[in-house]
Amino acid sequence: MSYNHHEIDAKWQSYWETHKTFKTPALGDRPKYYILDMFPYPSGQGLHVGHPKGYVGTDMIARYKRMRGFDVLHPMGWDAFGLPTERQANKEGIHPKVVTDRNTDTFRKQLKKIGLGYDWDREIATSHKDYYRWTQLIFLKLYEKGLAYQAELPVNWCPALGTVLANEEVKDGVYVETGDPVEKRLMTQWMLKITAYADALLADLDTLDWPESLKEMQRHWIGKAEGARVTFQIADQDSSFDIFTTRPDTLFGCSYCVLAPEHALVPQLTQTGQKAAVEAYVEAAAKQSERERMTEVKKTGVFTGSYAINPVNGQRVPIWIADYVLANYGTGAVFACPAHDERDWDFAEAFDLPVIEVVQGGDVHEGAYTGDGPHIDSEFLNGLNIAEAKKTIIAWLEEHKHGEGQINYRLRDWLFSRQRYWGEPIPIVHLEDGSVVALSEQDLPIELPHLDDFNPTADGQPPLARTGPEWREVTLPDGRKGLRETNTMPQWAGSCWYYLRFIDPQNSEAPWDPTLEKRWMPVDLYVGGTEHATLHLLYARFWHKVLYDLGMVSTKEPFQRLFNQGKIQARSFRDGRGKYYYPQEVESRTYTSAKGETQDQWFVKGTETLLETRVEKMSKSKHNVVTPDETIEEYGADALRLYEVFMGPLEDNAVWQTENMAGVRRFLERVWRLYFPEKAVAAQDEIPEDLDRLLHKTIQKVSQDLDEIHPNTAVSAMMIFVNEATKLGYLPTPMKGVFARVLAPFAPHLAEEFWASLGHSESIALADWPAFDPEKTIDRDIELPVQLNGKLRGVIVAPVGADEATVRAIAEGNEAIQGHLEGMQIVKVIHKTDRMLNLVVKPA
RNA sequence: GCGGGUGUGGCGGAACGGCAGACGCGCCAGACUUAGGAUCUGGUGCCUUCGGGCGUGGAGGUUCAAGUCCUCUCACCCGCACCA
Repeated sequence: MSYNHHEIDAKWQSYWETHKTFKTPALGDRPKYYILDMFPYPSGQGLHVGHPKGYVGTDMIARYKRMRGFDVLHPMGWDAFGLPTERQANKEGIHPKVVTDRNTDTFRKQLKKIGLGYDWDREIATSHKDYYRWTQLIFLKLYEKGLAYQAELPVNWCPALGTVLANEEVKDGVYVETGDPVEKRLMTQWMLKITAYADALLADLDTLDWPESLKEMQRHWIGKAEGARVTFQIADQDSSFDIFTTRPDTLFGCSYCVLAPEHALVPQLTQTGQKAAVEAYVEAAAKQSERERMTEVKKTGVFTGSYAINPVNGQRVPIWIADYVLANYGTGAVFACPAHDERDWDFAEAFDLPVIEVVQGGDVHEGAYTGDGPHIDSEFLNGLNIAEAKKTIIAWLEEHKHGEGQINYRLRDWLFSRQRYWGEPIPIVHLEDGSVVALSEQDLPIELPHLDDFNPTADGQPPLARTGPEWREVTLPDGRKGLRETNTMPQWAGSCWYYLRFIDPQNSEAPWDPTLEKRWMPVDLYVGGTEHATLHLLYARFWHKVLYDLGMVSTKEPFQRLFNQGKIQARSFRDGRGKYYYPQEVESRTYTSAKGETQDQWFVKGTETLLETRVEKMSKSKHNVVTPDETIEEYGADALRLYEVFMGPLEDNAVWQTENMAGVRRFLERVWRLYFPEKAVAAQDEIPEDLDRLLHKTIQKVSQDLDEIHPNTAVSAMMIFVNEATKLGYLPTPMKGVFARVLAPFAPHLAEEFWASLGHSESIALADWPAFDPEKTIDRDIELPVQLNGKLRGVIVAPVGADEATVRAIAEGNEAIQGHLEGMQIVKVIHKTDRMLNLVVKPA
């Protein structure tokens, strides 16, 4: 390896640091470009090569935009509050703050070694009181607007973590991060009324330049359903219940009603004879975990003994309870039309309930028919299709006061409190009289008190209940006394607004200056993984909309354009007993089976131990982690950067193979030799026309690829150019400065070295992006494919822009083509200038 | 089941409806060399009777021309999943 990357990497990283090369002017005359990475959670594991894939991509674009004349805001910080840190601290017997500082130091060091051009003066951490005082302020604003409230409701309780979790954090009955099981518990918790913004969150998705798949995920999560609320009277009782349905047109097909087992009316509806069965069912449903409830395939339920009156025709229908009806969606009760709803059909079949067809088009004895068709046996709906019938029945329900049209959302309010220590204290006081008051802005920050033991208390109270009276007890200015809230905010709180703090990170008077907010918002490009689709990205949009309504921000949406970088995985090796091996412990050998078939197989080096190999997420336990530090040590930061993006499209997943870094390293070596040749080369000033043309094409291609976030093909274009220059034997002197600037966003350390060697004293990061001459991207002569009946028969050389007659004459003079034309007559000629010539022929 | 996406050499991947396989890895050959995991040059989809034929998961279709557009179908990945 001919160039010393250790020396060059260190030299320029220290130059950037001392010269503050990437410092962003708060206000300036140039157009702004705010490009943001999803900031990391600083775990104890440090970074592996998968983490910086997105960071490298944004760094290239940020450097490119800066050279193109933008003021670029490209900051980095830490999502520093959270449970994993608390657990790590517990394990090591040290304080979470110490762990957080140590972890962020590691992360920062690792990021700097990659040569990422962040404005480090803007670094923030959500766990600093200078930051979270503003998180608390936003909470107060939410509270004042009635968007934060306490409620007793069934919540997701995770015993392993000792805390409740939000809906969005639970999937298949387990916590998405750790896989620990979650159970339902009735608890009083802080909630944020995200449902008040359901419609805006849904509608404004259309204005965003986000991947369609991600928008779909949010749309589905919000889950807008248009239908009707219908009131059913209970027979022989002076009471009623409401149901929600999206198919009010099938009310004439109702054969029974179902309430969720948790429904408040269940005790009242249960008739003596059914009491034992109902109570047993309710109890069993309560005990069952979410997971068990979901994996159950057969429908279960119990008849209550009571009947409801169908408002459309006065018929008595039995009321059942069943766990296929969810307590926390709609009204927790449904009317069942087995003929036209699959779930109701399954239930009706299991309990032998009647199936009444009201929409024609299917065979309702075979299964539910959910398609469209004319209504029958439905009085005034007969003959109408679904859409018409819905409209008619809703008008009828409203006229007769039996219900009304209603829109329902799948989205639930956000459970916002956690029974943990390492999070933002909630600025609330519980008074002696049982009432709750919010503290005022002047009281902030409510500092997280130091605790040596930050486990929940023995009687199950949150860790902050361990604090002494000096923190816990509060006397308000008016003399009333109370105790501080001991729940803390979830990890998502800090990341809901960090992109705003980056705009004005040191402001001690306000969370941000409105002038600066107007200057920088919205984020022009936000890059991160898809795993936050219905978590961070939904929560942050919600907060932003509240801030917009409060007049604190000037845009309706925070992240105008979103890009999801793909994940990086790595091969893992495991023997028959499940033991994992490091890549350096294994080897690939050709293995010949008894049948004589050969195939490549992996073995433990020097042994006959056969290994199974899989592509998996990088993880210490699987022995397949590759760190940026080790690859930089061997190949240099620029090679790592190039390989991160050269593996494939930035949005695609990829499998890491350190061996393949040799290719990009070779490319860098070749570039190095063009700038610092081993042997003196004569005639370096002469510019061959072909190479000049190629240079202009390269600038064009690289510019376009960076605009479109295709760094992989940009690298490929630079390789083509360098290969040509290498063939020529030298890079003409006038081109050296130009190509160095093209290379600068990708391999900034080398580019700086080249730039300095050309006599420049300022960083290449601040140089202008080279312009290309469109004239020079056009070839003089081109190779034109000639087809006969659509089949390629030859390639001719023609002047650029040649007309059909010229091209045809050359083609007909071409020996290879002549052969094919023999005995044929040309019936049609298709000529696309500079693209191709197709002669349609038939036997003469 | 519903929604979204992906299928191209030995491998990662390129291709405004117009020369399929750019670029890179790997492999083969050669050059230079105090054999080195260095560098440079050339080659490398498959079959072939050396004319050519066949090739982008599969089957049809549109078109002078299809990896690209349309219909059907198979496989895999991701998200959601009793939301009435």
